[in-house]
Parts: sequence; C-alpha cells; structure tokens
Amino acid sequence: MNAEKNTEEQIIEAAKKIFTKKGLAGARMQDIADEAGINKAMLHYYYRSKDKLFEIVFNEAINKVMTNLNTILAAKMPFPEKIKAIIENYITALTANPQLPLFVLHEITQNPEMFIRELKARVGFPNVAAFMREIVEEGEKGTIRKISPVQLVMNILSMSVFPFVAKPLFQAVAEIDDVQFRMIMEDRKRVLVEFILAALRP
Amino acid sequence: MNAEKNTEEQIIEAAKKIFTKKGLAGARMQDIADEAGINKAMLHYYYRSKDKLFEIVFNEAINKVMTNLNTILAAKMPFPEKIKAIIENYITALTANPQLPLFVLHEITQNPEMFIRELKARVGFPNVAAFMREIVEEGEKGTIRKISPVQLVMNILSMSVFPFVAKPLFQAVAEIDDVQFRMIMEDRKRVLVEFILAALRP
DNA sequence: GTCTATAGCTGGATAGAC
DNA sequence: GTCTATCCAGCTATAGAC
Repeated sequence: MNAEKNTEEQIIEAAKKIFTKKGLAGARMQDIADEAGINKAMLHYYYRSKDKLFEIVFNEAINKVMTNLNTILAAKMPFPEKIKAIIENYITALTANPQLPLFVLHEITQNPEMFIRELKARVGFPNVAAFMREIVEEGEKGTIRKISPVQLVMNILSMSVFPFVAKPLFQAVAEIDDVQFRMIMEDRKRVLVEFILAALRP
Repeated sequence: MNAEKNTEEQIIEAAKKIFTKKGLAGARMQDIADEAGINKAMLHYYYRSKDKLFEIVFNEAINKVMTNLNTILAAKMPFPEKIKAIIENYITALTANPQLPLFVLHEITQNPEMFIRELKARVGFPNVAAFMREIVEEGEKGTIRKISPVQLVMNILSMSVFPFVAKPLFQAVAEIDDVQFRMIMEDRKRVLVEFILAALRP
C-alpha cells in the first residue's frame, strides 16, 4: 500500500509478500491485487501472467540469497573468521526474512528446471568450490581436523538455515513467540561459531 | 496401483504420494485418482473432501516422524550412543522418504492450527524436555562441554534433516544424482556423530 | 461400490469503456 | 493507465444410472 512508489514496484512488493507466504500454487492473483491496493486487471497489464510475475519474484529471491553468500565465500580472511562471517551473515539476513528459505526450497522442489535455468544465467554462481578447497588445505596444514568438505559445508548451511525453515514447528513444540525466537537466533550466532570451531579442533 | 489392497488403502497410498510431492494447494484430486487407478468420484465416496483426505495423510506423516523420535529420546542409553541412535534413525528414515520433511514443514507453515491440533491430540508428544535435561546434566558432570540444550537440539536436528529439505538445491549446485546423494547421506551418519561428539569434548 | 455426466464455483485472463 | 464486467478453463463435489 506504499502510495509513494510507482505501480510496477507496488505490484512486485505485494507479489513477493503473497508468493513467499503462500507459494505459487497457493497464491491468488486477487490476494496480490488486494495487497498492492489495486485491481486484478492491472497485474496482467503489467506482468501478463501469474507465472511471469512469479518468475520475477522467485529469481529475485534466488539472487538475493546467493549474491550475499558468494561475496563472503570469495573474501580473503582467516578461516575461522570466514566461518563466523558466513554464520552471522545468514542469521542476520534470515532474521529479517524468515520465510524466504522455505519458500525457495519448496519452489525449487516443485520446479527444479526454473532454478537450474536461473543458476546458469548467473555464471559460476555459487563460489563454493574455492571454499571447499580451503577446507582441505586447512586440514592438511593441521589447523583444523580433517573432514570431508561437502559434509562440513552441509553442516554449516544446515545449522544456519534450518531453524528458520522449521520456525513454526519449533515455536509450536517449544511454545515460544517471535520475540523469544529472535533472541535464540541472536544468541545462536555466537553459539554456532563456538560449536563449529570446537568440532574442528585438531 | 496395488491391485491386492482394498480401495481405501489404495487411495491413502496414492494421496500420500501426490500430496507429499505437490502439497495441498498444488495437488489435484484427478492426480490422486489416476495414481490410485480409480475414478475421481470414489475419492469423495470414501473420504468426502480433499481437505479431509489431506488431513489424514498429514497427520499420519506427523505421527510417523514424531513416534520414531520419541522412542529414542526416551530410551535409556549412554549419551554419546543416544546421539548416534538419533542421527542414524533420522538419516535412515529420511533416505527412504526424502520429500517428507519439506512437505511437513511447508504445510505446517501454511496451516499451523492443524499441526497444533494434532500435537495436542497425542499427549506429551515430543519427549524432548527429558533429553534437554540430560544435556544439562552431562554438562555439569563434565562429560561434555556446557552448551545451551535448545541450541544443541537445533544443531542435531538441523544437520540430520536439512540435507533432505535442500536435496534438490544441493543436487543442482553440486551436480550430483540420486545415487551419489544416497552415498553422501550414508557416509553422513558416521561423519555427523564424529562432528557432534568432537564439538562436545570438554 | 463403481462409473459417467454434470452442476457449481473459483480463479486466471481479456475486452472494452473511460 | 485504470477500472468494471465478463469469459472460460479447470477444479471440487454431487447426482444418478448400473
């Protein structure tokens, strides 16, 4: 309902909100129109079809997630600090946008082709290979315990992202509200770094 | 298409498959009928509505996931072995059913009320409180490093479940097929236990 | 119990006035 | 560019024959 912005932007904003909440199949064009404070016909006027509108929102989400990660992975800094940076970056970004990962993962599963297309559009997108080489090197230098780089990457990613994917489940089981969840996630930045570095002690 | 089983069972079987794959909003009654090798009208004859059918499938999924975990959490065994049991149990179960967690998490997010209703129906369902007490005790005994029990539970769960939630993403980025993924998950049982126990060394 | 046919509605998309 | 009215496909659900 941002009366300041132009219609195109308003629509994208509204579409983001509805699609991330309901998914492609669950979202209604009427919902998006209502959220944007405009008429349903306008959506088609500007973006032709539901699928086209979705693709824009989805690709934007992918790029947002990936670009962030990529810059850190490529950065030159000592290994433990890099781990710290990755974790803090993820948790901060996802605290601001908790529904994003579940949305992305669900839609990738529903339609892997669209994701792969977008992956290939951005050349050499996830710069994870270099980071994995770093893990092997550190292991050989003896700075950290030797560990399969694929598994370590999975561990770091899992522990950073999964709590947000499982947020409603955690909240129901542990009976905690949004404020408490935020606090746990804030605390988690420190805990996770400690945990991972402890696991990697030679 | 199990010609042996009775129609009720065939329908549930088919509904499981389609719902876990497409979600509630994405699934079509026609798909389920086709999968079961029967007519669309039969679905309504046996289960009245799409929502009713879905609720049965969903609750069965919840119970399957929970019951398994609960028995292990309640079991009496040394702490490190319990961790091993939890991880191996999860990874084995999810290897046989990789789409289950994403389905459950997505639908909980769409409709938390249904999940909470089912949670309350099973009394004292997730027996996680006892396990968290165990974590604190072990920390005070000095057998493991002191750590917030909530955070440790999140870590264990995240690392066990998330790879399956993110399976299509991993496969696309790392360009691996189903066989390779299975191997990595099989290997992961050992790696994870090592990783966690290493992180918990006092 | 099982099928065909169809009612009834929802929701994406378009026509056309302004 | 924006709105109202409307079309039409696709879907859930039911009626009714067998």
